[in-house]
Amino acid sequence: MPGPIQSLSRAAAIMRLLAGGERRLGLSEVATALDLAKGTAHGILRTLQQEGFVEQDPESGKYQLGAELLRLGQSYLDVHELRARALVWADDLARAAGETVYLGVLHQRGVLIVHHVFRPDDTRQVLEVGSMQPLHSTALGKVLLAYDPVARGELGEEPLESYTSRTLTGLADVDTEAALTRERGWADAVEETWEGVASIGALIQDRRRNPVGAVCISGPVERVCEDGFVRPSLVASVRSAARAISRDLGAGRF
Amino acid sequence: MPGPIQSLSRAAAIMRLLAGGERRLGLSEVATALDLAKGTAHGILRTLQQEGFVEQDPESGKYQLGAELLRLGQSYLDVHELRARALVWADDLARAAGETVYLGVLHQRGVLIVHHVFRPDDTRQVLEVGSMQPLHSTALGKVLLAYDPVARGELGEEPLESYTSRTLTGLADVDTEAALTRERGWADAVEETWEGVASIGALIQDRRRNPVGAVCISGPVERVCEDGFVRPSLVASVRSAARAISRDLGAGRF
DNA sequence: CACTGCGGTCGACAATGTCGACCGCCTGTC
DNA sequence: GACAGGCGGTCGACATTGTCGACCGCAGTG
Repeated sequence: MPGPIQSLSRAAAIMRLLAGGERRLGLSEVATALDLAKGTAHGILRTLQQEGFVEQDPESGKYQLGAELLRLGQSYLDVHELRARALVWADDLARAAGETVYLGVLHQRGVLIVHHVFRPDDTRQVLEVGSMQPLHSTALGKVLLAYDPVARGELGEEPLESYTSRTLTGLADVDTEAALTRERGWADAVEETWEGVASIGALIQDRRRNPVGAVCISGPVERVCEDGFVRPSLVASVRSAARAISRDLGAGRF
Repeated sequence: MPGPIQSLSRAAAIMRLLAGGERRLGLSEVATALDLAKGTAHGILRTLQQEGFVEQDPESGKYQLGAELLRLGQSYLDVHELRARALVWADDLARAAGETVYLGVLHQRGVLIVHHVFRPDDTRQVLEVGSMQPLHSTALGKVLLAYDPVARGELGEEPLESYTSRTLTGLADVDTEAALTRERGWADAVEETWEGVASIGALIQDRRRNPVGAVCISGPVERVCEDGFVRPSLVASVRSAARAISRDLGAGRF
């Protein structure tokens, strides 16, 4: 494969940098962070700004991400086949389980949330579509680790981050967990990322049985678990929703 | 201003093209649509794919937008100051008015929705954050046209699209409407974009009184209007919410 | 009032992206 | 089943194009 286009890779790096840092960044900060000449960074930023991918605060002259990204991100969701097929099933699952439902796909080193159904009739909740969750400490992530060889590869070398006292941080532990997941066909994560939160997830596959994503329900431990284990009835609901979506994607016809 | 970076502009054009067309596009389609050599288009697409901005269907080889855009779009929302400040007020407005609330900013030739509060306790609704609305036939758009000189400039030359029999398509009509909006301090749009839907909007300004966006409520004509006019009580609610958000942004302190 | 930092510009240079011919593959067709 | 036509993808020569670092004007600061 021939080399990537330098200016494009740099532009992408700049946008990721702007996405990462909480606050707006100045031209010099960007240039030094990515080890670019100021002139070069400026040229790229100017173009990105013209295209709407980056905005400049007229007061401070600092840069932040632009509105065009939001619009394009929305277009991504519109075309997303998995999401489109799963909309109805996710809704049903949320109603049946009475808990929040997430739909996620593997992206880079984590799970990208592409759909989110709020827990029925409850308090204010923030939409998490577009945010990322860790692979090794969430139900969605564990499912993808178990079935998607790419996901396992992404974990790679570095030590896993610990979020609570129950987070599994050893690679061996994660592999054991993946084996268990494959064996029983679903994964759970009880207070491994957020205290008090438990989730149950299952795999979604396409017509050629490739893993394409995962569904999960997520809620307070007290409701999701019983006697220290996740409630079997909820597991059944999640698995049947996952099967339904997979079937809808064409996994059933052959 | 020195010239923009060619490869970046082209990459942006490709992404917009992919966002526009409903279905996935092949390499040759992209190349001919933008009048590029196939090799050139391929180089850009390859880089975009590597960075996650574009994905390729392994079966057909065709291209579509990638997940990274969703993630970056979310980051845009996270940093967005107007949106952050408006969250609570929008919620209150939705509850008080009993209708859907939108928060929009000017983007290109339209209004980009950056926040959306569902109508309280009602049927299934789809989140419209990230989608665009026309300038000349929505309450949000009219507000921006009235107060933002850039918005008026964007309308420019071409004839305005008509969506219903009540859409104002003449530039003169739009200017009259803008003058009216400035005079009374709010805008409405009754069945001008969607049959049966009416909306009421007001301006949000920053600490230096620059227009930065608009809020509106939107709902069925039967509930929003009374005797052929929008209900004064709803107008009052929207205007007070807009003032509250503006104050929160610092417009009040001087 | 120098000084230091900022965002932004400029012009020379060569690295870099671009182009169009070419390749192998698949699909449909006669 | 041979052929044609389309596809996505590659390659290497060429010069266009992006890059670099010195420079500019301005704001804030001691």
